Amino acid sequence: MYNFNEIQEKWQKYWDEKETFKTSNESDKEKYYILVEFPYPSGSGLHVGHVRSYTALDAMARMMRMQGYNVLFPMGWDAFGSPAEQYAIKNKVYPANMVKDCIQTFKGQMKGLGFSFDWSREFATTDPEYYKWTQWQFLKFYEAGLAYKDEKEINWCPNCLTGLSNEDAEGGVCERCGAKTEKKLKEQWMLRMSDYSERLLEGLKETDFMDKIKTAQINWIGKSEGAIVHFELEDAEDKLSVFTTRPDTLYGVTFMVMSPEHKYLEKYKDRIKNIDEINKYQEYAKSKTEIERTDLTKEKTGVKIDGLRCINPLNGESIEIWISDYVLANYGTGAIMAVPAHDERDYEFAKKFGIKIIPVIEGGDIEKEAYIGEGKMINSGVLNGLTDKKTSIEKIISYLEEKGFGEKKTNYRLQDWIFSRQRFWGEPIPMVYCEKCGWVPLPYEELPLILPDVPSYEPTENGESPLANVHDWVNTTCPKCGEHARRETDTMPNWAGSSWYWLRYTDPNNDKEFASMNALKYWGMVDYYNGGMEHATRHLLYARFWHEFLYDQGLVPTKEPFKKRVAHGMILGENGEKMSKSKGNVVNPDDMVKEYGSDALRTYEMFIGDYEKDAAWNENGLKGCKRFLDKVYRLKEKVVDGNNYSEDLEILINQTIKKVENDIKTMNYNTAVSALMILSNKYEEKENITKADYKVLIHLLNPIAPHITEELNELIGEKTPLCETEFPKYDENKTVESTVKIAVSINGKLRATFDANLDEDKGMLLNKAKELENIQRHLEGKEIIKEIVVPNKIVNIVVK
RNA sequence: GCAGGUGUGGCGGAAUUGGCAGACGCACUAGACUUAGGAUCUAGCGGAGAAAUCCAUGGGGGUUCAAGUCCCUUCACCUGCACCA
Repeated sequence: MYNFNEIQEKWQKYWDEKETFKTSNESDKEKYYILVEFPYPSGSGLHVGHVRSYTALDAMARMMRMQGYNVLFPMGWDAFGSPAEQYAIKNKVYPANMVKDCIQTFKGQMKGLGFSFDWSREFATTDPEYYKWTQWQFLKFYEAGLAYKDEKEINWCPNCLTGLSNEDAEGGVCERCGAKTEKKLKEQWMLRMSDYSERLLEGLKETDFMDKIKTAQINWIGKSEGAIVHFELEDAEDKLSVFTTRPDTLYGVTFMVMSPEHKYLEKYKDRIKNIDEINKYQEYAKSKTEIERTDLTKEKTGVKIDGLRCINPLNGESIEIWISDYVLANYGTGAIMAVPAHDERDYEFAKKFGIKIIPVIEGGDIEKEAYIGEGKMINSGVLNGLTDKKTSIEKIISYLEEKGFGEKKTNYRLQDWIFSRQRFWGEPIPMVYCEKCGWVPLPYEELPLILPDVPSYEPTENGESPLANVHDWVNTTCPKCGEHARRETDTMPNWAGSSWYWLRYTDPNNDKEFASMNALKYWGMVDYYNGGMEHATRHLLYARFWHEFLYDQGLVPTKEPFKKRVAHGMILGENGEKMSKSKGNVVNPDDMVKEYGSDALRTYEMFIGDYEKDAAWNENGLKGCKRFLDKVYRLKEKVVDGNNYSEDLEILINQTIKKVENDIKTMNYNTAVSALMILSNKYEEKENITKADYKVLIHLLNPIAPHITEELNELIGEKTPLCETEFPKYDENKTVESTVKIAVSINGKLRATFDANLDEDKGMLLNKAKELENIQRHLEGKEIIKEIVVPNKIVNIVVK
């Protein structure tokens, strides 16, 4: 019937040669910026999952272009990172070569699928012309005091021999290889992301992200309000400060707990009589992995510190101090006040070690469990008698502040971003260390600091980047004093390059700035940003942080980078499981294109189900979509001349235009395809259709199946390709039928239907309903109690 | 434990937001055309029933003339966070 390969090639060539999708930064049209996460160009090629999200946004981009928007729909490559490096280690090849090959493959596949990217704006994060600006921006962070080097206990992957950020070591497991992570003390570059906690939270209000993405970010930032309380140490200068969200229970404190890493343990080691026991516990805590330590089912452990006590500022009582690993070093102050009567964890600890429990809120039974509800305050000095938690908290905080015992405090779970990786394949951090001057930033003129090739890509055993072995490169002179200095050998994390790439697309060839302010202002916020759910608390948070920083520096015009963020569901294997080589359920898009054509694959992936939900692959479904396209092709035989819609199709056509346009904008692609199927089914019932009828069908289908529809458009004698033609418009008045079907029910049960004119009055509808045979039968011998008439919809008669 | 989400035929999924549940597609069944069918066409397709009709949107309860949709309750599964003080 037709050769889809020829059709694809023909139109792909046409778009390439005509530069159909090249976008200008100067236009009278309204701008629209559609962005889909750029892929990591791995060796395995494009995944059918990529095809889903790319087609979805491609359809949106194609439609909006035809509707007169100036659409920016770019593509590039996030090419630094582990897979290329792993491959390089194994095969002893320069990762850049491998990356180049992979990009070629990906790009070929994308073109083969007919995505309308503006290829003139393509770049890779590994291009020196690009990472020059990543380094440049790092220096801006440094200048602003937001990049600092700190010896930190970091998440360490013993397999990859590298440090990981908290986001990359979620659940105590290495994101890359799945190994259990350890804690390791190491000097690391850090970015002060925690300074932006509140802003990142507030900024969400300016966005239109999906709720689950917002919630994930809100949880991750983890804001909690409470107070810092200072407990004086007995016979010592220092105070033991704790963060608590329940300062109202301060009178119920019966012990304190420090994390095993608390600095006072070292500072006061000479005073602590059982220091050996304490050290032993510290060792024990360290030996545990994150998973073991946070295992909620395990029993509480801990050691009482002998020789160090503190004083409750409210009542002057002497309080014992313990150490336990249920208190985390990196949250709050690394120490807590324990109120066993009203906190489950403290209760468990107190029960195990026989510590006294003082209730300060009435309710519950402290013999059985900690009472966490509200109630009347008791044993609580100034708070006695209060029953409202909020009032109690406010009152005690102002009391603490007045006396200098503490202050109101908001805490965030979000930590600073660990920005160093002990890896080769990443952006070099443009810093040098001079014995005399300390850490010195590279002057901006010296950027890019090119990543040199190395003899071996393996990280060293002591956890240094392979760059440390490139002596020519490492040894340099200090930009400040000219003396001998050494370059930083750690590289940036994979997330660096993707933290600003959407800005570069606006002005990709600029060698004076990362993007001109004019270009940034013209394109503004990304209107529609699509990506995976797995990035909700990583890439998306890093990117927002980075962008907000640039905004503070006056380098970008908007506070937030993305207006709307959507996430696509995964394409699962035919067995409903995640596609993986080991499960043997991977579907290669190339094979599908070869067998059914790009348009069929695109159509199927749009039709597969709710865009946001996971969906299992089913090749029969793909066949069905191929059949649909074949049907559309065959309908060409029914076309007769005519510049107007057939009279009996007019309403349906207008309805379909409305539905398809709306569905593509709101990402309800499955129902858009379904509407087009309904329309073509209708066409098929007819002897003939007009050219106008046919053209509207192929035009509406064009964003989803661009090749075959362009071809058909040409075959019916049209000179201008669809992509250069205005998208069909609908007439609202013609989306409603002049007659409607009215349902008639008795006691809410459907008994009959009849046709009525649109907007017929209630009395008429009721009369007509009552005349129906089946209705009369049901009314016989019954008493009518109530009659409800909803115009254009339903008549319901209630009888007894 | 906390937060978010989902639950509708054999399957993927619709349902204009309270108004005819199951659109559209797949699979399946029967038939037509055919040398052939992974093509095409016709008919059927939630369950029970000859039919009238009854039952049916995870379970139970409620509001309403009317509930997949709203409220309460319960169960199951998925995702994220999790000894965060």
